[in-house]
Amino acid sequence: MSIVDTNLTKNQKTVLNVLEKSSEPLKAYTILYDIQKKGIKSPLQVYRALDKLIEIGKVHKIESRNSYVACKHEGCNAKTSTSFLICENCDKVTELTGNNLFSYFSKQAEKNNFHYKKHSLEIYGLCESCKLKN
Amino acid sequence: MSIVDTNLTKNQKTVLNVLEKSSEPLKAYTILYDIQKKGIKSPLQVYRALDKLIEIGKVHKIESRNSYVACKHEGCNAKTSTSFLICENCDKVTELTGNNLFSYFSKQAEKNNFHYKKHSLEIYGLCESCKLKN
DNA sequence: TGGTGTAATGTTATAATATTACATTTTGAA
DNA sequence: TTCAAAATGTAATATTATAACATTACACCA
Repeated sequence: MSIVDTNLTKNQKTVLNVLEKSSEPLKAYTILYDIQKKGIKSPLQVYRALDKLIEIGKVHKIESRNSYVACKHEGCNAKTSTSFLICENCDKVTELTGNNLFSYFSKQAEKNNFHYKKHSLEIYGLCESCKLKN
Repeated sequence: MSIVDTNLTKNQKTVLNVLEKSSEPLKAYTILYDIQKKGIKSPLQVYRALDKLIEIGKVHKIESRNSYVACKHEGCNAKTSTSFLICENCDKVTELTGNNLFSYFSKQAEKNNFHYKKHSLEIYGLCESCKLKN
């Protein structure tokens, strides 16, 4: 866990820990079942921890799947915007980072007289290993 | 309504009609309440109609809001992929079209050895009129 | 060191969104 | 006309998320 995590509360740490250990995105209720032994009993406790973790950028939500992933990037700046590659075959998720998506989207928006603030991009297809298999 | 609509069934037409008349995206249960007088009684009837309408490209889902919009583009090719500009102030939604997003995303994906198939892009910010007001 | 305000917590209930299961009807092409 | 596929109707239930409200933890600083 990173230095920043020392600021997290017990529930937040517990939820983040489950997500960091998972190889795939998890749903809120899956997280809940995983940590009931640790004293977290209600959905709200999970959602509140998720809200905070998302706010500080440690966790991102995958909108089209109602799932959550821990961010692997130290000091991820994707506090609000997210960009994912999602494998339709194995559900593996990769975050697109350090890209120029922001400026590209700003331009696209500007063409429509729209002021860009943030975005959610979810690309579906096949990851490398599933591409080879199929 | 377009020629294609003549292929639609009663429920599908009813749901599409509500969406086409709306100036903003609607939620499934909002649609349900709007059309109960027309004999549609259960959520499932709405969801089934939506599924079909989405499949043929007449309706798109806005993932981050669990909302649905009728597509204004005759013969919209966005049967699977969608790109929206969503105003955070007034909730107005504009669909990005005829753009080169497909090729751009394909390239971004390729850099990660990922085979692009489709995407969902939701850009948040301020529409033209809200930009002026604020 | 004790008060104070903010954030976090705990708990119950319920709202909002979406699907399963199964019986029946309509439709359209062979 | 018959048969299969698609659509429908209905009830029940699953899944995802929030409201409401009382309580507790903790950093800050007077």
